[in-house]
Amino acid sequence: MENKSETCQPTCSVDYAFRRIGGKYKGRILWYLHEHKTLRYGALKRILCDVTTKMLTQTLRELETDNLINRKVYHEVPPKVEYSLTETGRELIPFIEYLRQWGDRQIEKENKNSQTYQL
Amino acid sequence: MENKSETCQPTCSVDYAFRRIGGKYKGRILWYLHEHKTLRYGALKRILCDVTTKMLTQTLRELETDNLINRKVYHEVPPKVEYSLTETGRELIPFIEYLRQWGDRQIEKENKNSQTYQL
DNA sequence: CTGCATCCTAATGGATACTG
DNA sequence: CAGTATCCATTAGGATGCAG
Repeated sequence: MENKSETCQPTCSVDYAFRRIGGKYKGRILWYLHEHKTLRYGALKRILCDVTTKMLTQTLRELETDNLINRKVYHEVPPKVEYSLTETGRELIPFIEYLRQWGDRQIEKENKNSQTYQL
Repeated sequence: MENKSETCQPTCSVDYAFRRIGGKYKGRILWYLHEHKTLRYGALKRILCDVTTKMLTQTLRELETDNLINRKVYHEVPPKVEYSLTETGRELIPFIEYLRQWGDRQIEKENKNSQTYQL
């Protein structure tokens, strides 16, 4: 009884997953790539709007290394690079969608409350 | 066409949600509280095993402020404090469960690959 | 257009000692 | 037992300039 292994759990798949989609922009990037199917570097930068080139590049590289997004380079002048979700990346979409809806509800709640207090 | 609003999206519910469950321990804490229904401070510390009292307390306070967990104090000696999920916190469980399974699959994949290479 | 390099600040997290 | 308080290390993130 009461024996649901209350012991140290160093390797945890929850932790593993959160490390892969944590950070300031990863969730949004995955979501926008899902909405638009494919996005160029500059387009992503415009949508995220508060991101620097350094952070965007760094984040995209991490997502690529973790095999969540594809990077397709067109060897043209000027250069053109398109990003899209991999199959593994697409597997995360249902959960991000779920999370997005939850976030929406919370934001609505907060707005209602502040309106109440303002009366 | 191609007009899925490729414009700046400053307030994003995906971003909102990630800020609430981001951080090194929040996901795991919510998950363990779901598994055990209720956990005392010391029990949480043992399960997380690599957390300091400072981080644990700080994280629990944030989750409490965001109304994701309950904190119940028993005024005894020695003191006893129990943590549990709120209704809002429970709403996050299906999605953490999804993420956990996804993480499991990825970890398995990685193991298979490294075994292949070791042959 | 799509970055990379450098330098810097802010935020996060950790070690340790102490307390009601 | 369940924390606080203090100080320190690490990392995440940002500003700016330059380049293929």
